[in-house]
Amino acid sequence: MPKAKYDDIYRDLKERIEREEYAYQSLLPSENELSARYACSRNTVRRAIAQLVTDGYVQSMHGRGVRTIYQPVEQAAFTVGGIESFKESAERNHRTASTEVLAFEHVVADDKLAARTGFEPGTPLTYILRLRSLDGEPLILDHNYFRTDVAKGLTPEIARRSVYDYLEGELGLVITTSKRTMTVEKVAAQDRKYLDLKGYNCLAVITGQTYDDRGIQFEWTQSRHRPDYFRFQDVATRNRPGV
Amino acid sequence: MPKAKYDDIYRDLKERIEREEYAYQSLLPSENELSARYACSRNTVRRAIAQLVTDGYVQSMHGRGVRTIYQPVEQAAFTVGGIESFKESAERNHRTASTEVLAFEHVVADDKLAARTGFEPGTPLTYILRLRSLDGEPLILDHNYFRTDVAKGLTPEIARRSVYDYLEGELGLVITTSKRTMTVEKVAAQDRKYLDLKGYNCLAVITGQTYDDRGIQFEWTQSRHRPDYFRFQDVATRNRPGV
DNA sequence: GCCGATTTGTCCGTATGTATC
DNA sequence: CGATACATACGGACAAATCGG
Repeated sequence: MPKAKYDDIYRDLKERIEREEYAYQSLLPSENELSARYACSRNTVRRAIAQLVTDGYVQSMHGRGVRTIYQPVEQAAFTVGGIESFKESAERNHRTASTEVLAFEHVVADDKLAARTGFEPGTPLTYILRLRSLDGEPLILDHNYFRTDVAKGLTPEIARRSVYDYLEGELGLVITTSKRTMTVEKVAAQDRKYLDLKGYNCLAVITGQTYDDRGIQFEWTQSRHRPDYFRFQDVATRNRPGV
Repeated sequence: MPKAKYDDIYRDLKERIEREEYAYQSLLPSENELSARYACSRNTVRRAIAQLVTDGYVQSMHGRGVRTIYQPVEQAAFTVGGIESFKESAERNHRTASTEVLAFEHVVADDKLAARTGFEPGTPLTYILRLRSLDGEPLILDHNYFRTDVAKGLTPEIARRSVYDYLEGELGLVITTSKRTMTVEKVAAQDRKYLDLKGYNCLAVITGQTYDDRGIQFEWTQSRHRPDYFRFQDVATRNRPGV
């Protein structure tokens, strides 16, 4: 596939910032200098920098330059970031993952389920309930509804390994957008049944819808995390063109 | 200030999508059509659309068009979104806010505090502890450290009203980037003292650093929310140029 | 305070590639 | 296959903010 030049530049700059070649609070080379260095137009450099801004790595200052605001973080817990599967998260957090499939059913969305999940009423769905463990400790209870016609051929065995690997690898599905809501909820009987709650009476809950590259919602998820192993990161920038 | 054309287009499209003039799952007019309609270049239209993509409003499909994936949400709880003050959040959520200042002190960052907050050791800081109530109910306990040399002239009275109004309005500070981490923590004695916890033994905690337009971190915050009035929203998109 | 050099911000027009229909 | 639509990239122009002399 066609490698994008702005993405190469983005990655290169990102890596240099992480290595602290460009230290916290220092300025990057100017856009003109970078466009000379990477042998590209200024627009292409600007695009790479824009990415770094949304990552919270740098900040542009009109007339002054681009300052790095990247500080390495120690992350003790299980950090949730972009779009990734449980398996990918576990690997990124250097933990050993295992999954037990507790339920695997085919259902059709009724009005109530449709309203909750965002699917159209009548949509055929595959429901999966899984218990996720890290380093042998059961920490996350995962509810999933997949559109059966998009996520074709799912089996309990695939659910145990990695649904995302299957969807992307076997079906060629391209996962693009994920809308998520973080809340904290009191534990339910089902949570208590599977998770060792260590005295907590609530859970960190991520509820989300996932879309493929055609803009079709193919998944609704609710992940219920034991609080002590949970961390969600975010960078917000205030857009003010005009003011 | 200079209004940006791409931002006008962005706002116009956004409003049309919210009004469902462009319905969920429908296609926007093509980029060429939009550039003709708004009398601008295709680049400018693309920039507006890129904004809508990061907002989770639309999704571009190579060779096909741009599909809206916006679904209106009912939000019962107190939703946290971009960068905004408690006062702004309260207004957006249509609730009446009040604030009680529980502590207001000047301190200097020692090594431990510096490591926790991201400030340099030795930085003079203003510490503020506030109890936030919505519709008369105490729901949030807010810890703030402000760089004293940036947030000059803070007083308890300003802390009671709105520090952000003061910083932006009086000092002309431009708040730009905010890095946040969401966790769930067990309640501490201090939380219990001020908040009516309704049986919850944990809190939703947002910890964050805020930077001004010069890339200077001027604030460290920890907001401790009673769980039932808390909701955090997020849209993630998977960037895959090249693949 | 002014002026010029530097740097980022906005916008345009064009060309080419690639995916879809 | 051609037409349409989005993706990437270039080069140029001018505006606006900053900084040094």
